[in-house]
Amino acid sequence: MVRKDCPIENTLKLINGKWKSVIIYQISTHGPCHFSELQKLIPDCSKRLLALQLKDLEKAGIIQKQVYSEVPLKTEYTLTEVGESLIPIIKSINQWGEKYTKN
Amino acid sequence: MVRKDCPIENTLKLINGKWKSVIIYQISTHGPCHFSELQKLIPDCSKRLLALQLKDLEKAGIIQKQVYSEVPLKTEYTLTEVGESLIPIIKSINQWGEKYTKN
DNA sequence: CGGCATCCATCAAGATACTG
DNA sequence: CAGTATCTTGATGGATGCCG
Repeated sequence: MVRKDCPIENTLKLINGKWKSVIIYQISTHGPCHFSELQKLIPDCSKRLLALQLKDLEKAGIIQKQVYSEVPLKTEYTLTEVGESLIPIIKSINQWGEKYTKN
Repeated sequence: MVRKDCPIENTLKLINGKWKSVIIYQISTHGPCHFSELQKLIPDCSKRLLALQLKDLEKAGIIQKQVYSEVPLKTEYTLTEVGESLIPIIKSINQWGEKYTKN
């Protein structure tokens, strides 16, 4: 649908998509996270959606997934370098939101 | 659906929504814009959608609309102060996109 | 524990036509 | 010129259940 180069939209497509930005934010402040940790940190995001968003983020090269084939299963999500480079932006968005949006 | 305070999501809801960020970006670089100018600047955004997004942005207090009741009709969209405060963020998002997304 | 599959409701967005 | 109205469809997200 989008034909033209549009860096803004390209970027926003990556970090939007409901909760993606929050996931990045949480991993960046909280450190590497397990799936269940993210569930606790973002309780309003359903399990299904969380999994979908994580997959998208992984495909986009923003986060990395390490699977430890233990029992019980354990995974760990970390930011890639690309993901890290997004942190300043995510933080400034967060700050702007704190200042200009009241909830 | 979103219960918890979430400044990031609040902010992204404002600037995302397909083309909103681009509209802000265009007005910020191009200066005050008429409806038809925005159409030319963002040809992939349909007329209908453009109108909707402009209305949302106006409601959010990010842009202002001046209507000149001449014939033919003329309107002009400008950024509010709140809108201006978003520019640094929009620009950094744009720069990030230029660097990290290839289209 | 960390998901995926399925079904379903909702919604966002395109196409087209019409108006002050 | 600057929109609005209507209709339709594809994508999004919730709920639930299953599986390694």
